[in-house]
Amino acid sequence: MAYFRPPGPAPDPALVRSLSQQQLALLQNRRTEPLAAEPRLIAGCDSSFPTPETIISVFVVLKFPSLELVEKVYSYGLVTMPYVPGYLSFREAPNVIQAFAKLTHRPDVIMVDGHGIAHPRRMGIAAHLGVMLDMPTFGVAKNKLTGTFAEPGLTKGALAPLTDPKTGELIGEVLRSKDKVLPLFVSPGHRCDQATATRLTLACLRGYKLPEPTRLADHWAEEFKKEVR
DNA sequence: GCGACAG
DNA sequence: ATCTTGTCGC
Repeated sequence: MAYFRPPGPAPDPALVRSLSQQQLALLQNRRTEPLAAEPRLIAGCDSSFPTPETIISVFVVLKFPSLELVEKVYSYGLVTMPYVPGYLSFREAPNVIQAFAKLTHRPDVIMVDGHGIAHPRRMGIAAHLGVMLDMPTFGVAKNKLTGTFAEPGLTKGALAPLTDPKTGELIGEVLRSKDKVLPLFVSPGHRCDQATATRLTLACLRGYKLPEPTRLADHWAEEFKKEVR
């Protein structure tokens, strides 16, 4: 049990201020709205790090609602930023966008491994990517970054609101994706609303804790990692 | 000052 | 995220 976290190198305050401003700028272009139409293709994306200095980002595209895998691509590159809570997108997004450019199929919506607006400045990586790509996105995270919530029921499908205690605003939903497993955190990114994000996540569950798009992206990230090593 | 802290 | 074996619970 980790009762505390070993102190890491303190991120440069000036850099963090700059990144915050960039998030505020992106926020100006973010929108919450229903999808224009029921998706026919849904994508999943995830990144992993073969070594501390390299990153591999994967995109998978599945038919919806059959969830049949139709495409998988990846981009391999160099890490340019350290991981700083709240600024994850600046570390992963550049390479994720390179991977997205390799897709031959254009997904209708993207499920991102991370938070959407369930973020201190409402600019989690799902929202960040959505604005940058101008694509509908939503986030599905395994852990909380910010907000408060009551433990959802213990059975699959149970939901609980994730709220910003400071404003009372709903920033996401805590979803029990499988009986008695830690819940997931679902929130809209860009051009998507909460109801859609949660509905699509539920529609992508196939007996595992993780919905298929992220589960497969996770799986292929491991496979591709062997190729680049 | 004391916790919290996506991947 | 990544490093790693055995082990608990359904």
